Amino acid sequence: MSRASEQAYAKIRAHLLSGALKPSEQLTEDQLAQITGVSRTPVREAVRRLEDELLLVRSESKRLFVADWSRDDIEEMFSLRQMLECHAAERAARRMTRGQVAAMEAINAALKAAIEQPAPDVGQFLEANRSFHDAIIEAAASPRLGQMLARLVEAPVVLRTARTYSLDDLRQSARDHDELIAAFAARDPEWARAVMGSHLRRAFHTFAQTVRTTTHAPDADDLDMDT
Amino acid sequence: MSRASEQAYAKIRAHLLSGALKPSEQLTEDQLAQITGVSRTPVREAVRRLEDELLLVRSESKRLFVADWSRDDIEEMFSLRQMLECHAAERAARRMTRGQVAAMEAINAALKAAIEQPAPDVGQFLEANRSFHDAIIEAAASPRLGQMLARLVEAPVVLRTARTYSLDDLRQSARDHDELIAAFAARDPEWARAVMGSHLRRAFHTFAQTVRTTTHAPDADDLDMDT
DNA sequence: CGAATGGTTATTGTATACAAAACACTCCCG
DNA sequence: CGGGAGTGTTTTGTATACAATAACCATTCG
Repeated sequence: MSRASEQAYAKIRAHLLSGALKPSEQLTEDQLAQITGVSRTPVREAVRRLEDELLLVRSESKRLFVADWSRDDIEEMFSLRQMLECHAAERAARRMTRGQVAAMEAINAALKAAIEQPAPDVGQFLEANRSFHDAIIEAAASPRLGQMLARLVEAPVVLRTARTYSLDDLRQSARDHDELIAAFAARDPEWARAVMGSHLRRAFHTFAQTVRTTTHAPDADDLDMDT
Repeated sequence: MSRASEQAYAKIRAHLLSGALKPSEQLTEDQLAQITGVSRTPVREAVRRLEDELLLVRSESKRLFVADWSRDDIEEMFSLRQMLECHAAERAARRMTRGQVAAMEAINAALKAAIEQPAPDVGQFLEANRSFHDAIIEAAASPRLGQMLARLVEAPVVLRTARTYSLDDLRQSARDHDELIAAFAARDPEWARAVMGSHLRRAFHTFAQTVRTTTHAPDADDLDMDT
């Protein structure tokens, strides 16, 4: 997207995630224009996207509010993501080329390297993790599916703050990825689906556990909800 | 949405479906503004929506084109819709109230009434059918799921033109709905999912068959791809 | 005391003018 | 004859002014 509207999107999003804008608070486009430093036109575009992601909502009469998410919303999102990404894994297993499998092996090697250090590099881990999942979606070759998942993965970043990853979590994740790669190499859709299912479902429970203890949290960026 | 942008959306969409704008043809916002009779601002908004629905696409450098859909695209859409709507049926079965079940019975009664006439009223049938599926999504109480399905159901209207519904198709559809209602009343998620699965899968094959014979077709509106 | 009504303000929606970027073309130079 | 820099043109992106609509508030009448 174009510079200004992209920038507006990023800034508004950051403000939302940082907690500076609280759930159910009313916003105006002017206000957001000031915050982001661009005019209302690109702000409106950014707002559309955020509405689509359900981070912002409008009242019956077009007034703009910060969405507040219930526990049900979160659970729903995880369950949708699981459904979609299992489907993606299945499709990917049918279509993945040897080259793509090799690429995924490389990505997972990088992911392991990020873990197995004196001090595991979580940022690097998350980046590799994201690449891994993106590669699956890519291989699934389903534009709509990709679009839906992108939205689902973008959104939940909201609560993912104070999340701490145990070394065991990270290692288990890497093992899951290994098994997924094996399933892809074997071209076994059922296997791939099953592994992806447990991979994500475990992530959900880990997530639910950490959320139960931490109420809200300020600031942080670009983590992801599956370890 | 606001009057002008909604109107722009509808008109552009109609033009696309009517075949006046051919796949891969380039469009400009000005051109669309002229066609729709509003300024570029609301046109841009409409275009965003149509891009989201993948009826329009942009080149690497933001130029606008009419999307052309491959057979794979169509199949993918059906398979996504099936996955999502089965999930919706399952959720709905867990949550549906007696009142909602009663409402669905009423809708399906109207649907049957539209069929069982000297000359079946297809328009009325489709309207009832749509209400029926909407009621399920409503009962599933999952905003994101609803959003995704809405997009999926809106989009495929593209090819659904010259589709003719046999009386048997329509009756089978009504029977499926009866069974779905039974599953809901029994609060049996697995049952609901299974019925929905076969309901939509059959629709896919019926659809594929009619498409195989008809190449392209002009004009028509607001049908739906499941009978 | 409460509910309807009018005017005032706040907020969103649309049009338009201008800026930036991409494209197509020409013309020059090798 | 071909490649590429430069220039004019088309197309998209942004800002801003204005229009329409909805919320707010006070005032009045039942």
